[in-house]
Amino acid sequence: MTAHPIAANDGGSPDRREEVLAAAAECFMRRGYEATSMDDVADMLGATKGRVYHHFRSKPELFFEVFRRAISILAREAGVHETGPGTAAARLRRMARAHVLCMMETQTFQRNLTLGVDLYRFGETSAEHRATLEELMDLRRAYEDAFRRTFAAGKADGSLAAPDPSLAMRTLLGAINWVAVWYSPRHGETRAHRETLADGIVDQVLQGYLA
Amino acid sequence: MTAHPIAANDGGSPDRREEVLAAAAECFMRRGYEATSMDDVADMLGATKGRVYHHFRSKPELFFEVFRRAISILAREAGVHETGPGTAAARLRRMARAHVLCMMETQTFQRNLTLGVDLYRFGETSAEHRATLEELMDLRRAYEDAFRRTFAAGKADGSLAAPDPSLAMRTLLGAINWVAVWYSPRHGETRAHRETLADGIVDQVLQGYLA
DNA sequence: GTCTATAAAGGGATAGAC
DNA sequence: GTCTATCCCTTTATAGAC
Repeated sequence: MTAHPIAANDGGSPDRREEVLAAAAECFMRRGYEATSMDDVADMLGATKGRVYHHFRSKPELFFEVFRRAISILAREAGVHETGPGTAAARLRRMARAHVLCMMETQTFQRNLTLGVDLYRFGETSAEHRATLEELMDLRRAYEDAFRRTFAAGKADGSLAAPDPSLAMRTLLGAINWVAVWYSPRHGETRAHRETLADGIVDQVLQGYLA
Repeated sequence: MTAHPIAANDGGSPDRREEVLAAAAECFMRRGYEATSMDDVADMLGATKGRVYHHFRSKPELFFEVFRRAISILAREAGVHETGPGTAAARLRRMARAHVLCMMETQTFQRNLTLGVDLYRFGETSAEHRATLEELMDLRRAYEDAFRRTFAAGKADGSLAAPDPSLAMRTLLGAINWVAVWYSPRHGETRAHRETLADGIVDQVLQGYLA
C-alpha cells in the first residue's frame, strides 16, 4: 500500500479507495459475503479486479473495512448523543432518530453488520482474521452498550420504564435495525422526507419505553 | 421423484427428505444462499450430494422449500390467531407471542426469510425461479397483512393506538423478527423458559401500541 | 493505478455403479 | 436411495505488461 492521497478525502476530491469500498458494500449487501466475487465489485465500478486488489489485500479485508465503516458511522452519528443534554428519554430519542437515518442513508454499509455477525458466529476464518473479527464485534458491542446504558439511566432518572435494559436495547434496536431491511428510497426523496419518516418511526417505537 | 414415504412423516418415523431440508436450512442460515454448496448440505448430513440431489432437483428448489416451510410454520402458529376471540390487542398479543416462539424454535428456517427477500430483490434468476419467488413473496406479504389488519382492527375497536397500521406492522415485526438474529438457545433450556422470555419480549414491545 | 493472463481450487449438476 | 467419478464453469489471488 503505497502513498494514497487519503488525506484528500477530507478535502473534498473523491477518493478511489472510497469508491471501491462503496461498491463492495453494495455487492455484499445484495449477494452476501461469500457469494460476492472480487469481479462483482470490479464490475460495479466498470473496472477489473486489478483495481480492487490494488486498494485491498483480500476479500476478507475488504469486507472488514465495510463493517468498520458501518459501525463508525453509527458511533459518530448516533452514539455521540449518549452524552447530550436532557433526560435519558430525550437522549435515547436522539440516538434512535440518528440511528434510523443512518439505516436509510448508509443502508448498503449498515446491512453488512448482520452479515459480519454471522461470519463471526459461523464462519471459518484464519487466526488473523479471527482477531480482526473479535475487534469488530467489540466495536459493535460498545455501540449497543450505549443504548443499554441509556435505558439504565432512564430507569434511574425516571424518564424510561423498561424493567430490563438489555432486553429493551434488543427490542428497540431490532425495530430500528429492521428499517435497513425494508426501507427503499423513493424517487426524488429528500433529507426532509427521511427525517419525517424517522420521526414517525421513533415516535411509534419509543412509546413503549417511556415512563 | 419416485414414491417417497412422505405420508410416514405424519405417522412419526423420521423422513429422509425432512433431514435434508433441515440441514439445508442450517447451512443457508450460517453461510447465506449462494455461499452454501450442495456439498456443505451433504457434509452436515454425513453424506454426499448424491443424496441431496435425489430429494431436490437443484439448489434454488432446495432453498425455496426451506423458505416455504418457514412461512408456513409462521402462518400456522401465529397467523391463525388473527381470527381468535377478544380485542384486536389480545389477538395481536397472541400472534406476536407465537411469532417470537417460532423465531426461537425454528430459527434456522426463519432466518432464511430475509435471505429470500434479498434473493428476490437482487438475485439474477431464471423466469421459472422468478415465478416461484414471486409466489413466495406473496405468501410472506399475506402473513404480514394479518398484522397490518389487526392493527387496523385495533384502531376500530379502540384497543390499539397505532396511527399508521403499516408502519406499526413494520416496527413490531422488526422488533420480533430480530429475535431470530440474537437469540441463541441456552443449555438445558425448556419450552417453559422460552415462553417466559417470549412473554417478556411481547410485553415490552406491545406496550407502545396499546390504547 | 489499472489492465490481461494464468494458476490452483472449488462449485453445480449429471451419469452410472451398487 | 446413496455413492463415486466427471464435466465445465467460476473463484481467489498473483505476475507482469502498460
